[in-house]
Amino acid sequence: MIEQPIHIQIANDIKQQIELGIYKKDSLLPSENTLGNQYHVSRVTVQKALRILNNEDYIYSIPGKGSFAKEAPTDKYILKFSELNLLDNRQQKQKLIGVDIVSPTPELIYTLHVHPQKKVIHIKRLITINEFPVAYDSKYIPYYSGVPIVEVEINYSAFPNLLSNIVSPYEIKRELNIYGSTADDNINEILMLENGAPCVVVEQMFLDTENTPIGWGRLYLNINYFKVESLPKKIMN
Amino acid sequence: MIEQPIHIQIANDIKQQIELGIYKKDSLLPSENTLGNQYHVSRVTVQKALRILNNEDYIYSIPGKGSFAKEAPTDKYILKFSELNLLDNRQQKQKLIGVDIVSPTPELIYTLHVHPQKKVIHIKRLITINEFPVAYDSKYIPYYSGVPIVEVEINYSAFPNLLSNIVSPYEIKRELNIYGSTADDNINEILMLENGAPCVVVEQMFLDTENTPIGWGRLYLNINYFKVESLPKKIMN
DNA sequence: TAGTGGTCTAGACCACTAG
DNA sequence: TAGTGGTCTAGACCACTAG
Repeated sequence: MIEQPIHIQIANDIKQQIELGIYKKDSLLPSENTLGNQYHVSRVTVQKALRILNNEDYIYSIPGKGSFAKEAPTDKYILKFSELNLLDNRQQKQKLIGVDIVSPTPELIYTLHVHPQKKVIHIKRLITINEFPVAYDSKYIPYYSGVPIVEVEINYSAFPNLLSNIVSPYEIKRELNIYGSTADDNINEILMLENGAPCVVVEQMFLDTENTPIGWGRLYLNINYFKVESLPKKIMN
Repeated sequence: MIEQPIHIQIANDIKQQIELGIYKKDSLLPSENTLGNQYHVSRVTVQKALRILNNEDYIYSIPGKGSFAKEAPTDKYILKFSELNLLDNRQQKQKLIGVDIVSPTPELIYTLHVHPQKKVIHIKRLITINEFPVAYDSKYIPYYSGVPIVEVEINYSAFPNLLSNIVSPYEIKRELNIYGSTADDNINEILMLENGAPCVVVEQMFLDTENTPIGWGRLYLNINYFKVESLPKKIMN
């Protein structure tokens, strides 16, 4: 067993104390200077330890006040989802069904926060594996003049890549919402499912750094082709 | 707009260069000292920027060699899953159906990596919302003598908490696997579903720090009660 | 005003890499 | 042997908190 760096040891020590309830939720931890004296290390080393705890959601810090314990984090997983690679299957293809400029429905006015008089781009795509339809993808982008939406791009790009025409891709925030539901009859028809058959819906929201919605939509997935896996949790240090 | 700290600016600058393909996959970045000279900052500040990029999966570093670009990460989401709170519903309850000491099936021998002659603890639970069965949970723990499994605990604890009798909870690694499937007839009966009806399966694997499996199992979920949401991505800095 | 976390510097020692 | 990333220190200035 290799000796861990001191800042990792300190982080683990405090982690354990939070797990054991020695530091309760929202209780004040000793200051960085105090911890430095306790562990006989410099303040920078303490900060490294606290940064790990911060990244892993064990504590939060408020400048001028101090660092506070959170509830020990559990049950969190990192998972990868891309509509262009639902099953890590090379046979997966996407076909553009249509691109329309439409008036927003009340749901779109609410979710995309668009003015009722403005327009919205609607992109409909069918996703197939071995020519069999497995998912129907319906995405919306607020229609700002100057957004270059090229059909070729829509055909071959993942939705987030289209949005990178609007904002830099590393500034896009994504939110995911997956749930079981029954799709509309016409979607069921496209997916060759019986009416009223259950499917899995993947709702995706894309926001810029100022939390302005820049894209939203749903992917309706044949439940037999639904599969997501968690990625190994990174050790942040 | 508040001016960002220098190390964040440097991180964003390098991020952008990776996004734009200026640094390609596995290509060597300038050394920390070189970057420090380029940006006119100390090496520690460069390291802070690179640590962010490391945590966010933009780069990897090899001591003695240097730091290298990865492919720009996309499509990653953090989500929370707990069998004790499938729908954030206070009416959710769990009921212990049974605890058995069983011989491992070939699947269990493989996944839990247990010796075929050893025994395995099998915990079966039913999860209800408003008295309606929504999920059937089947979990396995290798049977080591000295593992205190108390029925009361099983009744009220999440599975990971039971495992914390074996290893410290913050040392448990978790893996998640969610997919659509059809359950066995007897599970469908318990969940009051028609035979052959689709359900969502949540497969969970629990490992200790040395990657030894310490628990595994499946949760079969009525598709109408399936819902997971991503958490806002933390900014690691 | 004393204390807090956030940021940054200059300097040091280390194990490791690759010629 | 020169260069790399990993770790750690002592010291500094800052905006903010809360009495």
